Amino acid sequence: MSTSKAELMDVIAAVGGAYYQDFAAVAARQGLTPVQAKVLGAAVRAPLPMRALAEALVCDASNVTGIVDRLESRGLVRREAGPQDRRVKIVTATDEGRAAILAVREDMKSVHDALDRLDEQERDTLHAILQKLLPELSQLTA
Amino acid sequence: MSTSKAELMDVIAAVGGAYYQDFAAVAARQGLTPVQAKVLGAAVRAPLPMRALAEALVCDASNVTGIVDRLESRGLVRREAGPQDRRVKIVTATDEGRAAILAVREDMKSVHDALDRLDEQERDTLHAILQKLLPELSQLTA
DNA sequence: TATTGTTATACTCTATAACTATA
DNA sequence: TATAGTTATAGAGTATAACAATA
Repeated sequence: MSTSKAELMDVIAAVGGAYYQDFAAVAARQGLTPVQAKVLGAAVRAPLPMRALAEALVCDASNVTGIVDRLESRGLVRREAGPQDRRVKIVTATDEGRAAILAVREDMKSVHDALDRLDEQERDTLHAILQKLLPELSQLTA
Repeated sequence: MSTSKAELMDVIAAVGGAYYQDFAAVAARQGLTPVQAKVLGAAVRAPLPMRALAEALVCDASNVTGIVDRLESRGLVRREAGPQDRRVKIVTATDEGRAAILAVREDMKSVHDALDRLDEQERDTLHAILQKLLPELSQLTA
């Protein structure tokens, strides 16, 4: 076959885009935007400072204020004082926030089931190749 | 190894996200947002109606008006009358628009070079697997 | 002085609803 | 009646610049 690099990148972009659409649809079912779901998911995995959220979102720190404001006004996260540095605010998920993310994860299983189209060997191969590719793609804008 | 589906999806999402960041950075060098670069790229491939652009962007048709307005005010696209149906407006790239997209494509080559980390067989394998996966992922929100 | 988070501002993208002009 | 595109509106995400509190 001999796939051109541009062709292959197009397919990577298409798969990435399709995944994002699916994720956005699942998040919307909980009344969350994709960015809100991403932040809430991160906070559920581990409480973390505003600054760290900005890095996770690859956006300016000033934006995080509004995003967390909206989550907090819905009672999905709390801002807690940093234990050592009093400038830092730690974003922590509430029980309600945790429940919302659990629902998102549950719904994402139907998206994950798209992988059933691949056999186990294909999944392992895909995983290995993508992990090899990821650092190269990530460092370009880093 | 035996990769879990969730693990594999995380890597797919990470690669998709990294690609998007790279694309956004390249588009920004031409003063374009990612959405603008996508619309302009589509118009350069072939002139097409507003309605078709809305489908390509997976957004409401009303949004396309503003996006095309901004491209048109910069002289990158033109709205032309539809040949048969007078309701339709065909978005066509200008020479300047074409030049901007050529610059984007040129810059994207450095992103494509991330694929040099893979040998030819890996690229063919990756392409084949992703193409098998794409329809499954796409139909969920379709 | 440097860093964390916030505010103020402006722009883009987004959906919804109501409108027009065509078909 | 239905469709293509627009307008009006409101909300969310984004960057920049200036600021307060803390380090």
